[in-house]
Amino acid sequence: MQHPNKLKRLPPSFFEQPTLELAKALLGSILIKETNDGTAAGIITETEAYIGPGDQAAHSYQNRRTKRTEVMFGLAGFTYMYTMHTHYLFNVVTGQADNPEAILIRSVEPYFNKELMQQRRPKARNDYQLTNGPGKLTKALGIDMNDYGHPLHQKPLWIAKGELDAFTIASGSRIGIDNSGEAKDYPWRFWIKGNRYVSR
DNA sequence: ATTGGGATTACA
DNA sequence: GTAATCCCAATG
Repeated sequence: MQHPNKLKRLPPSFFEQPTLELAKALLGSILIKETNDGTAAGIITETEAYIGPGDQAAHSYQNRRTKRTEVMFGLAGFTYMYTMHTHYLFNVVTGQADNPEAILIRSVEPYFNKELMQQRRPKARNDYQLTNGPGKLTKALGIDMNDYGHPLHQKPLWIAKGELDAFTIASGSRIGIDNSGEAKDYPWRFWIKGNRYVSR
């Protein structure tokens, strides 16, 4: 393990690959957030792709463009945040300008400063409960609505190249979208096979 | 397996 | 105002 500041940041060009490719490429990468309380980081272990106009499960379905979905129509590599009840969910915007696509980060494996994460999530009884869900990891890492629209190649919120050895990628249908017609069966959820820190 | 919580945004 | 939402944690 290294201090997050020493890890190699992923450049804007990294985010320009096709959304489904990027969803897989992000697995194993390291998500880092620096706050006044300290810096915390996690290895991305689970992602879900949401692909624009034709994806009934996406907020940008049929090019629905509102104040909330606005960043999705911009360039890749920016942060799309939205709230779900009391939780903040973190997404990476992908696709060209005017292609409203994004990747939801569903879980991470604690990498740096687990103590701070535990402090932010006092109810977690073990280290996988710290970050094995989309609302959990944002809380553990200290990501909130202030990060909406933030470019992911610079502080205080960025993604770095991972250091995992080769691993197998598993895929399946996405979660929490039962009301999304046939889109609910698209195998657009990806995770690191065998990793303990995935949701469900 | 089911349900209460109580944020935020969109649309009438 | 009211309905809807890419969830979480505590219950039976």
